[in-house]
Amino acid sequence: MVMINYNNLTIPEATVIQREMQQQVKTVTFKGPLNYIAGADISFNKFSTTVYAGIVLLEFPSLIPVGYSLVKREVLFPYVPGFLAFREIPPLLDAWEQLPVKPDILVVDGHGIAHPRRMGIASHFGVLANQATIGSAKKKLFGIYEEPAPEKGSHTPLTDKQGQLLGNVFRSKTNVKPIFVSPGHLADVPGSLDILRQCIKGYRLPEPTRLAHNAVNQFRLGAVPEGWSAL
DNA sequence: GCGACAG
DNA sequence: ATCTTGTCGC
Repeated sequence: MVMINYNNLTIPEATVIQREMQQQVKTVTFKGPLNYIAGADISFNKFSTTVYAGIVLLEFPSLIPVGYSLVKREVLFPYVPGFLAFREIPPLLDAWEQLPVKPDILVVDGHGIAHPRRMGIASHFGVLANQATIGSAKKKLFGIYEEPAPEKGSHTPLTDKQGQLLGNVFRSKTNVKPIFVSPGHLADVPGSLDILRQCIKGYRLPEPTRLAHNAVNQFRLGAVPEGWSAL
């Protein structure tokens, strides 16, 4: 079991961990099969240390949800831009461990290598769980890009100041703000975009992320119980 | 010093 | 992230 405690870490210490882990990230073309995909997300009440983490498993390419894993935990590490992983990964790993079936690809709500040290939450999770992951974020954290055309499907590259490709800014829905897609671990930039575009079902957010968000939210509101549940 | 800043 | 009603546009 991957048991970790990121609580009393300082930012300098967390930075050292990111630099070491970055050496383990593998940005390679994902080789199928892709029969199951999953989405991970966190929900919490403002000013509370209690977080509700969840992972929803769905069949691919039908995107039909088949079950979800929900966990309630206490987290002390605060939200600091660039260090989201130290706050959300511990509970997410607990939800991950109680998943009866692991997906071929996990979509994490946040960035992958589109990060100051190329170590966003999706990459961090991928290395720890030795799992192929893709980062899907709603806002930019790091990088430069041109606004993609307003039509659904358009996309522009997200790069660093030196031109290194980090991901794509993807218009998942016409006339709606784009999402930021980047490889987490065991996936590459073009492949991540290709997989994610097959996860769009009429909404701005990809199904794995959208359903995970709905699940943790209902869990936080007491509508569904903790643990694993098949659908 | 100033602006940016995932969830 | 969460809170929260109406309002504007496709």
